[in-house]
Formats: sequence, structure tokens, C-alpha cells
Amino acid sequence: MQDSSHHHRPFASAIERLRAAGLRPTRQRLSLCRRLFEGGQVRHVTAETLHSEVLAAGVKVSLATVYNTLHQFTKAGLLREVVVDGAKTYFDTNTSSHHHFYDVEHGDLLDIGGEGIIIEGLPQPPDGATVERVDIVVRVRRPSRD
Amino acid sequence: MQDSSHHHRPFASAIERLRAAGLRPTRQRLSLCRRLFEGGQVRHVTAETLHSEVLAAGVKVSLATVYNTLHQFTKAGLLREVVVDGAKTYFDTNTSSHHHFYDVEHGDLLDIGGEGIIIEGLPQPPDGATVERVDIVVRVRRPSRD
DNA sequence: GTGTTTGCAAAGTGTTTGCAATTTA
DNA sequence: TAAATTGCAAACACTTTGCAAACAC
Repeated sequence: MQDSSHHHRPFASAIERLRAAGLRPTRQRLSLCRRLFEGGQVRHVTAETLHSEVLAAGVKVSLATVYNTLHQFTKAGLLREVVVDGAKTYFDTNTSSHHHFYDVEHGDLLDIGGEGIIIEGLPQPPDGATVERVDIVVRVRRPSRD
Repeated sequence: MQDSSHHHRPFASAIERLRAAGLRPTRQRLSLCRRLFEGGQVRHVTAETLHSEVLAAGVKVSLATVYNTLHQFTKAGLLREVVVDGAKTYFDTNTSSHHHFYDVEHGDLLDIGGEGIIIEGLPQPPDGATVERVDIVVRVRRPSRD
């Protein structure tokens, strides 16, 4: 059995998490923060999905603020941007090195833990280029019943 | 030394290539086709870059037609769409299974041949999902001299 | 109070579409 | 001539931005 002591230290509250990120705990940021991190599970959201989620919960936040907040969270290291689709931007609450299944039909993302994955045969990056990150996207199609 | 007899059979002409794809060889499609495939090298274009290229060469084509043509070529198997950036769509003349270096700074793409690459440890796709394609994107940063 | 954050609406970017005019076979 | 293709301009989806009002400390 593996220990999980390397998990991120759980924050006592969303306020604490925001403070640690150097962001004022405003009403809007608090509800977004709670929604993203307090379920305890990895989440994949777009600005739109997160926005309608908080709206449905009765919290008033503008879409522009959701966009801004997602980027602030990303810059602060709380989120990670995932590029799998030309149209929309996904944000992942899992910020550790890992990969993704992407359901091209429904637009669903599923994490693939980065631990067991080994890529063999990758050539050296060109010139003096430094590798920033290696992303694997497994594009899958789930048969839709029609 | 490896033989290269598995390369795509070279087409006598752009006309022939279009016919084989079931597309009428119009003036616009012909110049786009020539530009894409007659250099003999792998190319990575966006609608914008290809459009300004043909314009610069004195050929009159509308941007809308470039978009439509790129998608027709893709559907016909002449091109492959590459998703590396949320903003723009790249098209690759290399349609075989392979991967990419992506210069996040300059937006440049570079192919990584698919032959030597082995990914170990990928879990089974969820449910009855079928894998459509596995993409590796190595995001690199080339230091810009300032 | 002072600097930060918000919301709105407008602007921006890349892409798609409807349709009349043109071109191809 | 009949069917396919083009170009334009308008529509589109998603995202960013400018700025006055609201808010946090």
C-alpha cells in the first residue's frame, strides 16, 4: 500500500488557500475556490461550465470574473490549463504531472496519473530548446447509442 | 540505410491528387494543393499562414475558401489536424502516426516521427471507449534573446 | 481612504455559414 | 446547363479588455 503523505497539505479553508496564493478572498473567488477544490476530487472545468455551476448555486458572478479568476488560479499554481480542443480552454485541479483521456464526442476529460507512464524514443529537443512539459492526450470515442 | 519505398506514391500533379480525393481541381484548390504538397517537405500551416502565403504569391483566394479547403483536404486524408494551442488550428501535411514538438513561444511545430516512440503504462480506456489516436506534444521554449 | 476587484458591455480573435455570382465538367 | 465551388459579409463561439462602481483591508 502506498502512503499518500505527498498529497498537497489540505487547506483549512478556501480563505486560507486564496491567501496563500496572494489573492484577496472576495465573495466571487471564494465560491469558485470552494467549488473547485472542496469536493476532494479532481475537476475539469471550462469557464462556461464553472460559471453556470455557480450561477445554479445561486451565487452571482460574471463570466468575465470567472475567466479572470481561472487565470489567476492558474498563475498561482492552483490550476493547470489543458489543451485538447481548439475551441475551449479546460482547467484541471490536478496540477501534478499527468496525462489525459479526452472523449472527443462529449468533450469529457479523464486524468491519467503520471507515475506509471514512460515514453521511450523521444528525440532531443531542437536547438537549445528546453522542455517545458510533455503532454499525452489519448483521444477516445465512446459510442453514442442512437 | 533505410529504404523509403513506403513513402506515399508521389502524384504526377496536383490535379491528380485532387481527383483522387474526389475534389474538382479548381484554381484555388490547385494553388493551395501545390503549396502544401509540392515542396516535398512536411508542412504545418494555419488557415491564416497559408492564406497570406498564396496571396503573397499573387493568387486570389478568400480566407473562407482556405478554411473550407483545409477541412476538405483533412476529410480526404491529405492533411491532419493538430491541436496544440487553444487559439488556432494547425494542419499538418504529415498524415502518418507521429507526434510534435511545439514551441510555445513562437508557435512553431516540428514533427517527431512515430516509429521509435513507445508509451508504457497507459491504462485501458474507460468503458467501451475506443482509442482514436494518441498524441504526444512536447512543449518547448526556445530562449529569446532580449 | 486606498488600492483591489468586479461587472458590464464592447472589442477581439479565429472560425463557420448563407447565399448570390461564378466556374467546372 | 446542371451541379459544385467561390467570395463576401454576417454570424459565431470563446475570450479579453476598459473603465466606472463596489469592495476589502
